Amino acid sequence: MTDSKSPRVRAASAKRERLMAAAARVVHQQGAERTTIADIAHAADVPVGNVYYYFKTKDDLVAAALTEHVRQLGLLTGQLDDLDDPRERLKGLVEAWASQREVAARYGCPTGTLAAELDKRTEGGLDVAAGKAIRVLLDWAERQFRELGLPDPGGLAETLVGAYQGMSLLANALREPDVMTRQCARLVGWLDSLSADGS
Amino acid sequence: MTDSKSPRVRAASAKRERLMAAAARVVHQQGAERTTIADIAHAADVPVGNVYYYFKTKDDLVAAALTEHVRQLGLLTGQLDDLDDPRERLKGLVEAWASQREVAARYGCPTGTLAAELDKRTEGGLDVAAGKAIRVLLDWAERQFRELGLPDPGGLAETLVGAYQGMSLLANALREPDVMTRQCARLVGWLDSLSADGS
DNA sequence: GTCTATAATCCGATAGAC
DNA sequence: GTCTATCGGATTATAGAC
Repeated sequence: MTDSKSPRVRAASAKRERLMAAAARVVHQQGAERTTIADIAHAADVPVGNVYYYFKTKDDLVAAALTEHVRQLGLLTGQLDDLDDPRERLKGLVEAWASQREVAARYGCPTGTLAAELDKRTEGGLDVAAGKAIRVLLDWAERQFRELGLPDPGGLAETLVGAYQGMSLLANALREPDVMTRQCARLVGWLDSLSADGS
Repeated sequence: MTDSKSPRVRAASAKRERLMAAAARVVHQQGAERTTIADIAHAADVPVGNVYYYFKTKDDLVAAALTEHVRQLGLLTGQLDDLDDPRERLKGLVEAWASQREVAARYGCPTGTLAAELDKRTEGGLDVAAGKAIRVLLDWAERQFRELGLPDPGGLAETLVGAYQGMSLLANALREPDVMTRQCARLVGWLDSLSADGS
């Protein structure tokens, strides 16, 4: 039923999606402020002036980049949801972080660095959008901890996600991927040590 | 011997120091990219064009902001060094973080947010300067853990500082100072639980 | 040393031809 | 729908008067 190649609809959408993907990639690498419309247009192989047909403002493009990152996070957690044990899901998440250590050391966590940047603004509402993006991960993690019957699942989720954001920032600032390896190993040990009677 | 008010030398330095302090404050609040020379000049009550007499480029001002934050961190750790027990020094650091929760929730960790922003650049060497700033804190913490005779003091320091960076980012993204309170309490508990025979 | 005026550049956004 | 040309505003940096 959903025609995936109707020329009129898909020609436009294809370009739009290319722009979204390029925005996510380039904004992650260069930061939102230092990225120009021209940078994104070039990366997406779209003429500069044409961008405004798909996105009214630069902020719309940044918001699209945020959405794209949330979407990719959804794909990951969706796969992890197939695992039976919540603890294995959480460990799978940590392993996924460890496997991305090179990217994290170079550019930081996509969502985290973007959130940090957007939180410097008050106008436009991009700052609250960044908060919502972070909360998606936080809520997913909290659900796993709750399913494990652990006390204060919300606090545990904050610790886990915070640890990830922190190690990504350190790895990035020091340009040392090994920080990710070491700290992810610690996190796995921590997850294994948690038992229902308190830690 | 060090004349603190020789007019020729100090008149210049006074303005320079005002610009440094203003740069540290405004850059923390607005971010480096969104802060203009005019913003800093206005905050320091210095005519805009005059800034260039003290700092050749904007990057020089950003570097000065970084130095200022490192200096203030040095003041804090210097006070903590007076405590006898290394564990108490570390707990004192965590308590200092908790006391700054409102600022952290609004603008993030001064050093961390700046490092995340500057790591997006390759030219100018500001990115490695940010790394060095982070390392100052890391090294101080590692010294305390080593003095406690704990295994892998470097890894423990990464965990501690990473936890701080992470909770600051979360508190900032969610605009919730309570994240700082909760996670700092967890950190204190963690510090108390560490014993020399492994954790 | 201090400050003003302005040059030079860059970038987001629009108008309008095709 | 697609693209070019360009406007207008903002910002870094400099030239030069005082």
